[in-house]
Amino acid sequence: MSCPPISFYRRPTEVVARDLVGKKLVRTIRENGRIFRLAGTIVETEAYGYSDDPASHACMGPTARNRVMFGDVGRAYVYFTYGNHFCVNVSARSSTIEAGAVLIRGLEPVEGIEIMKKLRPVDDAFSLTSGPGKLTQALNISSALNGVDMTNPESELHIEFGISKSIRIMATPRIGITRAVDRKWRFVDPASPYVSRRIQIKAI
DNA sequence: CGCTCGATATTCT
DNA sequence: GAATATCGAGCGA
Repeated sequence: MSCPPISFYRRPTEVVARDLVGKKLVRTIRENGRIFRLAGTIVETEAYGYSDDPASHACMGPTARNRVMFGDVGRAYVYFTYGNHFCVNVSARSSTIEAGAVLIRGLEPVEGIEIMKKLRPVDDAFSLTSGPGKLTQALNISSALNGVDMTNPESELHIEFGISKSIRIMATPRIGITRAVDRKWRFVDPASPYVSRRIQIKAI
């Protein structure tokens, strides 16, 4: 399976966020000469912009943490938050904007599910990858992967075209933020149970 | 089920 | 020093 090319990510961030729903996030782990594939279909994303978006890490300009949002598109922006969790984004923006990224908030597990369960032992199957901090744990994603090329199938973390099926995609306000809360830059597959905080969908 | 609250480290003021 | 693109335990209904 091939990867969406760089040009896919060189479009308005919210358009990329919408189109990433249904694609596949793939984590390959090389260990003792063997290769494990952990993968899931993306079911929930959020777009984060530049200076016009007060909720974005990039709104005050480049810093050591957010520099990937200002660099080449199609790269992994991984950051640590709340003292406990990693979150993974893909840098994406049109050529007229200086920064932007898409947060991946939910996955439907497809490959390597038994390994995911070892990396993240939970009783409830839906709690495996239904949240930005959960899926990074299940796929063993940390800041070591910050900046990797997500358009390269050789990368330890990349994005592939998903199964070609038409799915309904719904736009809602972003969650877990305190600023620009009215902007509908969260995109979900409402049919998937692997969406974080499902109650937020019904409220729209 | 749904809500409140505390943990915990990095980042920025 | 304050805030944070979160999670899970604990509680009440």
